[in-house]
Amino acid sequence: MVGVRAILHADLDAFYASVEQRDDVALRGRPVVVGGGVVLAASYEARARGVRGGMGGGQAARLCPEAVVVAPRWDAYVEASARVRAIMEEAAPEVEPVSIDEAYLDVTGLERIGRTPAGVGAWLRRVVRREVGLPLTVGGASTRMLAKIACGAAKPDGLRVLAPGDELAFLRARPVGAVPGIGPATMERLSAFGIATVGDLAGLPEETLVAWFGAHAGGWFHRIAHNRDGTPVRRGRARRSFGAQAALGRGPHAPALVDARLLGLADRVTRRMREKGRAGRTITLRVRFGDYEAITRSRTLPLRTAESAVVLATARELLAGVRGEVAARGLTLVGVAVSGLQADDAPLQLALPLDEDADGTWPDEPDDPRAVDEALDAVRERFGTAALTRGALLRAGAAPPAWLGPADLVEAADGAPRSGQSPASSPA
DNA sequence: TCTGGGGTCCTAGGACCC
DNA sequence: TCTGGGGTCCTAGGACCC
Repeated sequence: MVGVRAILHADLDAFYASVEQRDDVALRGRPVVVGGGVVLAASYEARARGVRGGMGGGQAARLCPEAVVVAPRWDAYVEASARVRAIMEEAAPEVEPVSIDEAYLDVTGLERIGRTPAGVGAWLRRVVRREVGLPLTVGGASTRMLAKIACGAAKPDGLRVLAPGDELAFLRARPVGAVPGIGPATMERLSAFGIATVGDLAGLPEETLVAWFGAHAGGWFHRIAHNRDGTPVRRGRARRSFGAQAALGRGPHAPALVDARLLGLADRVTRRMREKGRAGRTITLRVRFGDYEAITRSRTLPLRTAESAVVLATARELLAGVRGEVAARGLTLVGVAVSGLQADDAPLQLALPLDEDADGTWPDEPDDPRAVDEALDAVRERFGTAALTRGALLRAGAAPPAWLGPADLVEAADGAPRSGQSPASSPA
């Protein structure tokens, strides 16, 4: 059976709530809700009453008035997650964490040393329960996708490892919504063609699926229907973006207060980036209006940055671009994200050439050519940048004057990393 | 369901270059 | 000068996940 893999998906049940119940005997057996304004996690006792993650606190209270609401203790969750991960590392050579409470394990070939997938799964559950005191559900199959579906079917506190001969029957009996990656919108599209289960999908030829849903989606539907998911389990995937956002309530919000939130977000994002030694080129502003419709505006800088002032200045500009919309429709959320992360040794943009106080004029061309250097220094000072690029100036709406030759500007090729030329990002 | 915060990936059009 | 094709980058939005 060359090529057949064995994948486990392990998921801590109601993770935050389980940690709270573990640490406070009085909470055991009772409905527990973690988080105040919004439900971050609900214990299974609370779920039985209809409480769900992401739900507003008020609604949760109506559904389950006797629930105990506790504030999240992030340190405890991070510590528990790290201990569980260490146990997983003992169980399998390849472990891919996907979130604080979830991971994939590749246990292919371990049967040669007497460890079956089901045996590893049972061992994991037993040791996590004994050493960390938390319930863990494990699903197993020959693909990631099916391992995750099996895990979902085994919850809570269960183990379900599919035998190879049972996989297709199990898969095809599931509703399409059970497939990770198929959400409400995709379910709706499939439903319009009379497709409700994975079995319905499997009954259609690939050409039909491609004709209906396009090459990418159609091909993917066909592959999952036949349990062909070759996505490998790999450790240490590099992060692609850093972001932070803040809900504002219905408002109205004074511009100065919005600006203060923006500043706080830029600070938070860039501090996390600097801690990780990362920097990025694309700044994205996210705005949600009073009617809860959300838009994004983004700008790509010539050089990477992890500086709060640069991110803030860019976000302010982007926000100014939608000022009219915000004034008319109100504002309920602002967010800032930085993507376009590059290798750590690429040059950094130290500060953006945006100066709100600048009057938009350049120094006159110096009569004495020797004074050009001085003028350039003045320009650098005005724009507050060490890496003065033509692109940066143009983007800032500050076309360089004719007397400033290309040689006076740092060409983008010197600094701005072009994708495809820079080495792939190393794992964060 | 009167609505948090953190992410990933995909699509599509336009600009620009060769 | 006109026409064409292909590739990359940027921007905006959407879907999905925990």
